Amino acid sequence: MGNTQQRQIVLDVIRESKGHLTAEEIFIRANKKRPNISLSTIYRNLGLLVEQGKILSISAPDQPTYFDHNVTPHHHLVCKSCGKLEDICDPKINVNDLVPKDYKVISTSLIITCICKHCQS
Amino acid sequence: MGNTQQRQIVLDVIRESKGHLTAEEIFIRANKKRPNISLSTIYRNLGLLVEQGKILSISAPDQPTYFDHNVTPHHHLVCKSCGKLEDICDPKINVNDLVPKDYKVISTSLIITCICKHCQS
DNA sequence: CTAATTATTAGGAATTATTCCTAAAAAGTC
DNA sequence: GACTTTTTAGGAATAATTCCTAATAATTAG
Repeated sequence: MGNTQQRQIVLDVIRESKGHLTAEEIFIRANKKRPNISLSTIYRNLGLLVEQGKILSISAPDQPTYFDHNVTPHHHLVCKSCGKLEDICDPKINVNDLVPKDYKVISTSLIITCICKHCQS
Repeated sequence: MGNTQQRQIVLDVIRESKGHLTAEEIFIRANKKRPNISLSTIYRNLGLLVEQGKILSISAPDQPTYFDHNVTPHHHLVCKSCGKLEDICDPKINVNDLVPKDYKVISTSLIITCICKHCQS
C-alpha cells in the first residue's frame, strides 16, 4: 500500500517546491533524484496523486497543466503575459453553494487571468 | 475592419450553437458552410475572437478547450465522467474582490468538476 | 479605378502535452 | 520462495495546437 520509490519521488519533488510545477519540470527534478525515471511514470503518478487528493492539478487557459502541493482550498491568479501562477487564499468565496444538490462535487477551480504588475510596464 | 468571411463563419457557428463547442466541432460545422476552410484558420480566429471578447474559452481539466458564445459572467460545471459542460449563472460570487489592486484582470474562470446525476448510477 | 501594402488564408509540417503499449522488474501475498 | 499483481522504463501513438509558406483577399494610397 505504500508508495513506490518513483511515486514517492514525484510527491517529494512537488512538496519540496513551494510553487507550481509542470509535468516536465517535475520530470527534470525527479530525474536528478533517480536517473532513468520515465516521463510516463511521472504522468501516471501525477494522475494517481491527484486522484488521492495529495496534490492538485491546475488547468489555466493557454498554459500547460501545473501541479500544486497545496491541497487546501484556494484560488489562482495567472499572468497572461509571463505565465506566473500565484495563490489567492481567501475563504470568502464558497463555491459549493452554487452546485445543484444532485451533483457530486469532485473539485473546484477558480482561475483569474490577469496582467501582473511586472508585465504592465 | 470587418470580419473576413471565415472569421464570421466561426463566430456564426458558435453563436448558432446553444452549447459549448470544441475547435474540432467548430471546424466540422464551419466546413459545411464553407468547404476547404482550414483547421488553422479556425484556431487563429478562435484566438482573435477570444481576444476581442466576442467569445469565451473554457479550459477544464482533462477536457479539450471549449468555446462559449455566452460572454456574460457565468460559471461552469463539468462532469468528470461524461464531460458534459453546463452553465451556472449566479451573480453571488464576485471574483474581482479577490484580486490585488496592482493586477489587471483579463478574465475569470470558475469551473466545478463533478459527477452529474446521470453518471452517478 | 489601379498599384502597392498589409492581412489572411489553405494546407501541411512541426511541436507540445499526454496517453497507450509491452516486456521486464518490483512489490505484495500465501 | 513461488505465484500474482502492480508498476516500471522506454518508446510509439495520439490529440490538441501552433507554426510556416506561398497564394489570395482585403485595405489603403494615389
